[in-house]
Amino acid sequence: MQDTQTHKKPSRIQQRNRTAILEAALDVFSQHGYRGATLDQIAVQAGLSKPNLLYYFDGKEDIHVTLLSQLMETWLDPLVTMDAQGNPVDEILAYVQRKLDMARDLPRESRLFAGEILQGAPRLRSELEGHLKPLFDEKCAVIQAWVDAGQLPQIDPRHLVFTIWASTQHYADFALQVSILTDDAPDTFAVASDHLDRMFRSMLTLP
Amino acid sequence: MQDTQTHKKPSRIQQRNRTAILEAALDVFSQHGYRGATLDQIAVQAGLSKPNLLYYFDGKEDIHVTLLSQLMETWLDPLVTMDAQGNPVDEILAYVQRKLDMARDLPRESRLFAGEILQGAPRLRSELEGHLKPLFDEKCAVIQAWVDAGQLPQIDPRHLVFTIWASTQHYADFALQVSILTDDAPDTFAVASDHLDRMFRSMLTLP
DNA sequence: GCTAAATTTTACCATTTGGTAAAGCCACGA
DNA sequence: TCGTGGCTTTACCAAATGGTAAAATTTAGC
Repeated sequence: MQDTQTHKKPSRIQQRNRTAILEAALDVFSQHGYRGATLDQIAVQAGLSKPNLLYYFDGKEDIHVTLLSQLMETWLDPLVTMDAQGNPVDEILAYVQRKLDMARDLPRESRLFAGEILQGAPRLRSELEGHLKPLFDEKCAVIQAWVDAGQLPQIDPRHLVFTIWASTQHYADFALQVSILTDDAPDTFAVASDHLDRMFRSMLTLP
Repeated sequence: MQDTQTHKKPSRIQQRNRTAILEAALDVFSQHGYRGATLDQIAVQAGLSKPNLLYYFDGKEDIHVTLLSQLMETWLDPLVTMDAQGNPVDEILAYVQRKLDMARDLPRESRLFAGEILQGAPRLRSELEGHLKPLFDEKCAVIQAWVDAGQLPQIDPRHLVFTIWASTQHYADFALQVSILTDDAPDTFAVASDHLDRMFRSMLTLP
């Protein structure tokens, strides 16, 4: 018996292979969804045999949940950074930019997450309720406080955040459509950055 | 041999069963994606046996493409309606509302579409390039003309449309997340409607 | 009511898929 | 150098899946 689950020190080779597997799984799961992904695909992509995969993980589900819980941390980080002490408009606009950067730099992660939610998130619900919800509530309260203090116009903080998520992640989740419709313009993210900054600035600026 | 492909008159029973199959397929494909969906699931949902399915369609792929090409028409309709002769702000805001209505009334269709794009749209590319792209270009030109005429502030029409799509479809595609984060508020769409109207109005109103 | 065509069922099949057992390999400390 | 324990491969398997052949049944037109 080896030691992938219990809390001992993982060997160098274990570290390497588990990382390779999760890398490959990110590729495959984000492209085909949970049910559409196959262990063989993941194994090939990771450069391992299928039984070798299952030496490191207890099964398909195990790989998937490991991936998702690792992702959640990264995913929520830009929101965590939003500071209640800062200038409201600056803080929110900076958050928009961080989210857009993530859509550009981590599109597979964005798509994995999107696909999960899309399919009813049977293996993500608890993460959403346990980690996302409290953070979301906290940051909405911060924004609401800004509104109440007259530092922002009357807006619904929850729907503002939804709109930020939607409009930034769109560039990762719908990248194919975007690239078709913009004729593969190489400056898409630069233009998007400017567009989103203008848009959120105009809606957050007091009249 | 029967007559599902050739262009004769379909019998009443054929009409009914093909409709039932596509209904069921919409459910299953939108929930699990193409590869994750199974013919058995679709058959059960449609109240037919699997071989009976395959009497009406040539295979899984056939069901899928039929569904997608039927959907595309419905999907583009709100954009078609946007009128170059109308008032720019009113036209765009009305388009936003039509898209939001669609997210509320046709969430499965939205998710099917989203899942397709997410997975690289191998069976949708031609539809996107053939139908969506020309319409998109046409309507972007209309918006650009409004901008050039000084009836709208300087905005990038393409990214405006992306933002409209993203922010409205979000309520269908990420419905689960939205419902968790809003504690299942029953008035989500009403609040969203108000929020989006305000947002786009503020960004489209000349300073 | 009869027949021919349309529809549905039954009984399959080949392939793919997630997963396992057990043998083999390999690195490293005693 | 020789075990011993961690790692990898080979050879499988049962279930699920997309699909088919052909018999059985229903429907529609006369």
